[in-house]
Amino acid sequence: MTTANPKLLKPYDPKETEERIYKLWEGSGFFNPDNLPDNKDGKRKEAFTIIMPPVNANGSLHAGHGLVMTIEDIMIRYKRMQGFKTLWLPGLDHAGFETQVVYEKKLEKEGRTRFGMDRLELYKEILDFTLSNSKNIKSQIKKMGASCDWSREKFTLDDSVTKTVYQTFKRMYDDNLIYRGNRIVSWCSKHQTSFSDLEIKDEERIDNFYYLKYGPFIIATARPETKFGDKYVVMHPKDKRYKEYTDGQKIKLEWINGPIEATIVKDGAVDMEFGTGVMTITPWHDSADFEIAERHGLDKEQIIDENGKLLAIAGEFAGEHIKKARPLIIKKLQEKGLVEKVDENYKHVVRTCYKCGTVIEPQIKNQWFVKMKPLAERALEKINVGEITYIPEHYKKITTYWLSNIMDWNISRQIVWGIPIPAKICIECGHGMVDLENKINKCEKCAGQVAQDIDTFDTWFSSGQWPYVTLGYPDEKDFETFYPTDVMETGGDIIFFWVTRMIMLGLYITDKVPFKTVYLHGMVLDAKSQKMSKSKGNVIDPLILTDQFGTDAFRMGMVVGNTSGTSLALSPLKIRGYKNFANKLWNITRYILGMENSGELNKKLKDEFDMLAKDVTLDMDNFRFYMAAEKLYAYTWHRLADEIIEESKENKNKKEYGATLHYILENSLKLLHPFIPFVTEEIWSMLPNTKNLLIVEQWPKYK
RNA sequence: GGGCGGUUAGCUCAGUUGGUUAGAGCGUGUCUUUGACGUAGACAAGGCCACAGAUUCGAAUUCUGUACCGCCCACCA
Repeated sequence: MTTANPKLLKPYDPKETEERIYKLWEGSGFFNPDNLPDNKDGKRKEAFTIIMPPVNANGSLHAGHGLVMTIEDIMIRYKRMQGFKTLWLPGLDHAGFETQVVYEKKLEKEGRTRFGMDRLELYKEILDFTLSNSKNIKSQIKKMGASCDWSREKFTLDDSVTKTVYQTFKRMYDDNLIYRGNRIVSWCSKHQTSFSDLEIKDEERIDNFYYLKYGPFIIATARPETKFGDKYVVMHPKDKRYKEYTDGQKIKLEWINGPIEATIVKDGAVDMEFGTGVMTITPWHDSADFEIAERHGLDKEQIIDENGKLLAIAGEFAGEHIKKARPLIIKKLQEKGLVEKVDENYKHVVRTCYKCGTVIEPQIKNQWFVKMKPLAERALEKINVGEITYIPEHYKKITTYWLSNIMDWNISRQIVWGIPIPAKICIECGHGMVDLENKINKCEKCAGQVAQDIDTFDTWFSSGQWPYVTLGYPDEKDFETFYPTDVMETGGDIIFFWVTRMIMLGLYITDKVPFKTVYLHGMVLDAKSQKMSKSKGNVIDPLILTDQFGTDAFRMGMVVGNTSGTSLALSPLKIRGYKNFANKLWNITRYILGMENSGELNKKLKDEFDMLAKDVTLDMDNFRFYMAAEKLYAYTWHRLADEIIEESKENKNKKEYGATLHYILENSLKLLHPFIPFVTEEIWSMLPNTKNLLIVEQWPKYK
């Protein structure tokens, strides 16, 4: 009997192993594609690239990140073993608005507020906060076993990043794809910033629906507080009920604060079936009304200020918050006999801020917008011809639908935390001019005085350029080798925010799709398939699980039973089961290393194993990681341990099994390595005659 | 209002192009201190595959409809 490593006499101890092994890998330099050893066929020529979705540096790693790190690391390790020049490029995200919200909550706890704070000082505080989080996050990513190239790490506020983002901004401006304009935007009065349409959450509510007398008409509204300035009454041109009224006709009527003159407008946007078929419009605070006003060249008046309070036009209600003003206004209207009836059961959709739930108040604002249609058309074309594969496939449909109905993208944010917009704004006429060199000092339109734009970019405008920015575009070195990247693996929830915008911007700047495959994972839920949330108290910290059961066990738990696109229920019991698996493998090793590696290979057992290897390889190539993992688990435990090893015991001449079991063990370790890298690497080091690290061993190939 | 997923064992989920008796893990029960491992082994119980139709020699798998759960999209004031 040969003597196995004495370590094997004790149960497998992930705590003792993982940090040491990770350092071994890091020290080897193999995370960096430039340092990878040649493979059997010579130099590594073909690249395989994954750009890691930059992790928000505003907290700590959550279960979703655990899933990202696991799946991407599996792909990378698999391809690395197959001889590809593999690059997994890690990054951190300043995450603009998201982080600012987190920081504002922190300020609130300290009894402070961002309003009134010096902008630079606030920026510096959040930067410090982010940088100190970054360290923490990075060590957590390493705990997950991520074999990413830290030498190429990027942060979304790195100079090289902002430089490229600025160049893109300028180029788009010159190409007429970016314009500054007074357009209606979604405004959150709590956070004091505008949003794009994606930061809005629709919420179904039941409210009162008021039928008001407006001269000879009855108009219906859920928002009487916006009605002060309504001086246009709109109806469908084909509505026979109102054929006596003509477009542009003036009528006099009594309104909230006295007599007014209203103008009749005929517009096809009015739904004859809805309400009375007549409505008044508030172009400053409603996007549909805004469109009608634009079509007919109507006046637009602001009624509500940026804090949600009524302006002077509201007369006696001026200065009142809209929430408080509504019942007061209705009371007054009732006293004046202008309320026809009230429907108390009106079900409708209210748009709210996705962070704080504050009702969004549309406002007309002078902001930077990206003209999306030309960008979307190009993306659609490429997606439709199949240049990008979606896994699961139905995300393709979702994407093309969104692209076909795309709206212009407001990229200005009135927050401090982000990349400053390199532009000058004319104080007099509001004209905006892109100014990368800080050279413009008077308005190119009216020669008026200009001021620096104090807004920042929507964080997705910069992260939307992530694949080519991180590869150093336009510098050719890495860009040539690694772009287009191979797989973009991320959560299905940011398919529009991020994935689709990367496609559009990537095509615009580089003429190529930024990635060939989009792999979208689902959400990680708690053991009962409930969404994790702090308020529910069911948040599972991945680091507690890795600490308790080992990273390998955690990774197996993230993969097995997890198909792309569908959500995953994470239960500590499941993870515990895979801790046992690591230990099982450990003990299998102990048994096998107790045997001489000699004798003939048993052809039947070898063929059986090779079939498995082939099968698993096929699963890996088709992104069926859950299946590969499960097959390996089942084979290792229930075939190899329960049957083959048991048979070898009964057989008095163990030698017959020696070579075969060594063969199976050695190759099983290779197949298992992408999933459970730590324990396999540790065992690998104990095998006789192993020189290389397992991380760069050749993946088994069979015909 | 439109669209997309899902519904399989007590729980969490697989089931790759339709093909014997529908699988796994966890949990449950009984037994086993065998010299790799008790973080184990052996055995077992447990499912009209949501429901109703259709196609087929054959359907958990394809089609149609229904119900329920979840998600996304939408400017009916």
